Amino acid sequence: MAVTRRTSRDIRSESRLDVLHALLLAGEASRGDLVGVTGLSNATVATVVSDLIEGGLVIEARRTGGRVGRPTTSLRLNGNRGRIVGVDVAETYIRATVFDAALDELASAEVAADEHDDDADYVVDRIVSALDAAIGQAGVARADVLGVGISLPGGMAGWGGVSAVVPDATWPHVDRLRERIDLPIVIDNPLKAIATAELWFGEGRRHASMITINLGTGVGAGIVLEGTILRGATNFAGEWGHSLLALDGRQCRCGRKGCVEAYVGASGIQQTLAGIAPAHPLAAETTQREFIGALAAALEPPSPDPAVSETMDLTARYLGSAIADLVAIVNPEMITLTGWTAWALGGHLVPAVRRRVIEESPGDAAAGLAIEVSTVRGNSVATGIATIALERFLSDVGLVTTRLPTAL
Amino acid sequence: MAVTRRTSRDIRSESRLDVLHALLLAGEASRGDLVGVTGLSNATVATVVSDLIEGGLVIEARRTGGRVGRPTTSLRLNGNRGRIVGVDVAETYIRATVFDAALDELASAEVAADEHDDDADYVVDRIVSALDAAIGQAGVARADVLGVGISLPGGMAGWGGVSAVVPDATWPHVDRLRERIDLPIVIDNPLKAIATAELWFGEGRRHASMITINLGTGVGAGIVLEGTILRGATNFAGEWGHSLLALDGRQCRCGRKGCVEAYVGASGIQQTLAGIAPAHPLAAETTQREFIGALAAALEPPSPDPAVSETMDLTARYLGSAIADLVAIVNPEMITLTGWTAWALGGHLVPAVRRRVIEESPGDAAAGLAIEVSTVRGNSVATGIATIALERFLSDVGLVTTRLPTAL
DNA sequence: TGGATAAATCTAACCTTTAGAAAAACGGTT
DNA sequence: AACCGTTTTTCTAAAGGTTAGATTTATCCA
Repeated sequence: MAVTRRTSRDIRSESRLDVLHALLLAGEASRGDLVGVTGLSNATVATVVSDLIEGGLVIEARRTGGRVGRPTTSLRLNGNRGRIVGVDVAETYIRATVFDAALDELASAEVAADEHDDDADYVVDRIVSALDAAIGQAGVARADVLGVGISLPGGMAGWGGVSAVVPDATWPHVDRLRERIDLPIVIDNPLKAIATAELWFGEGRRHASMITINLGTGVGAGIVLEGTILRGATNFAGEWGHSLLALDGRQCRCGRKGCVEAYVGASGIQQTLAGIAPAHPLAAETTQREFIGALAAALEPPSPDPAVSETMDLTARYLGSAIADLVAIVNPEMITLTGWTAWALGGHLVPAVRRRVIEESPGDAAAGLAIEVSTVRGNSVATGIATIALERFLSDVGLVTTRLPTAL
Repeated sequence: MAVTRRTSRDIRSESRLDVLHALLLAGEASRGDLVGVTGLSNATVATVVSDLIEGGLVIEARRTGGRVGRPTTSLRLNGNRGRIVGVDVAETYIRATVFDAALDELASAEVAADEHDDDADYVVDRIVSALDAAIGQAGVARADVLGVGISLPGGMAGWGGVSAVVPDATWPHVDRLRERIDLPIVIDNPLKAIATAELWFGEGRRHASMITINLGTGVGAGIVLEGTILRGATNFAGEWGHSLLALDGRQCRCGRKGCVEAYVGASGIQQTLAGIAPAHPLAAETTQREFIGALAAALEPPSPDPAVSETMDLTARYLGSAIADLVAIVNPEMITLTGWTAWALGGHLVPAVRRRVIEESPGDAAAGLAIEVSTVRGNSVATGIATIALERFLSDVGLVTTRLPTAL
């Protein structure tokens, strides 16, 4: 596939996204504020805003009379334009979250999922019931739902061996899902979701390049370059969890040996602990999220568990080395950590990881690199996949013309 | 650093580059041909071409009277517009190559360099003498030289520990180099050079994403995404040679342990051979390029050396696994191999590497992936760095306005 | 009622692109 | 020698985009 040509229409499309994004971040802003934030001229902002008002996405909120002079009319996103739902299908749970059109969270519902049940019918059922529960809880009419984003942990294993996120090789059950849900659907994978979340709510647009790392059952990286998500040829970009940390190392659930995930994924961390203290009670914990939560608790003063501390040190080394590889290859300006492992253990891990990355990265590649726990609010997978659904809606309405290469 | 805004001028700039590139590839083409190749309208092509003719870069070559109708005026790059020199500073040699403005090679000169002498004065001297020799041999007046591109293997070690390619942290001796040469100079690193070469003479523009891998003393990857070179925050992107293949593995010259380079760099391959057959005569060869050449010779039928064959198998496994990591993270459409190791051994390595990559890449990431020896003519580092110098010249003349983020 | 002032809008200029009409250049035919 | 058909190249008009700067609008205050 060759590179696509850019036309002046794309510029307008980007201007619209810029304005929307600025409004989303600011909550409320005048046209003049938007000029300052976006760097666009006041004329452009005016026309873009009137497009958005016409599309019902933006409303004039109120007039703030200053001391003197014409009062400011502040603008904000029109949350009542409709509802967006994001569904985070994880290995251990399925959670559906309802947002308004300003991407403020309204309600959410979670159903447990059997980690070992790959049956498509089962998964489709669970997705539908989580979705229905969330919509019901939010008290939203189905007709108000502008779009549903579903994040499927594609790429690896299961699901009949067929990835759900490859644009060409469709997951064979998408049609059934679409039929059952009967709303506009977008499917993508969690890495693209967290990258999108970072682009709208986090560090994505403040840096020319950034990577957000997802730490949970699985491990992966959302790569954002020049404000664009790196998807790669088959939407597999960022599957860093299945890059090598150690040749012929630990067995990974993907079949390969020595993957990053086998060391810093939740069960990898447990394996590390078991290596240090085989008889440690936490080494036998069967629920991954319980295990990670217990680790965090065991580190609290006044008496941090020494085996757990050692586990954290080793995990930080593994993670630091693996991140250094990412730095060597992509050399980003900033890295954020997200996912439930990061939320629970991030504070303990970040300083050691940072040291290790600087030590291990080639030359000065990590010189100005910032590494932080992500500031994206809430569950960044759900937020991100909902944002992708919103982008898709904007595109359907014609407010955005840039091709959005989402999967399905 | 935030993302920069695109204006309509950038579009014109890109159109000019597109036309130039099409002309470079075709050698000779009419305006109509260019319309077909670039996808631009005939009006745009006409204005762009007249800009380029005015700038002296393109000339109307001749009129080819067809059977009937207005005869075609074919256009081509004006080689006589001036000369460009590319200097490939490698660990073991320094080679300067003179090109005309159509990037056809005119002459080149090589001087040996001591692999272990890092002294800046020494290196500057060698660069200057290679440059002078090449210019002399080509019989070119200094005033005709539009620019000199110098590729320095920055990033790693040596050179007083300061990287030459970090835009901000200047190599302390650049000023001296500039003073001695007294011509417009651009400095960049070889990975960016081979990526540029691939963009102008190879597969770069035919694919939305591609990676070109440099195999020589050092090892690295030039990453091309959407027709743009990935540079990263500090121009270190692509230093994949110093990403991990094996945690705590072989000692690498960069100080880290287990880098890819320590396994598939020239001396890494030698180490692999020594591991298989410690007493093998080639294991004692002291010149890297001789060693690689001898390996290729030893594989020729009718009696391929079994120890060398085994070395190749193992090297292909290492290289395949390392490339699979790149595929997991970037997921490119195509990968090319370049550098003298690839030219000598590529034919033997590629099939096994390809198998290994498909086996080791996550999911279907490598499904449609092509892996080939690069088709870029000649030394792609010299060609690429010269092309960067030409781009810089175009920018100075005002024909290209897109910021070209070269180092110095 | 009439300033002073700040925000929002309008205007004109300039940039790009494309589609399609018009012009140019030539061989062959009358 | 004049004309015609054909093909390539150039020109023209329309549509979109952007910006800087002038103009209008809306309010408070004297």
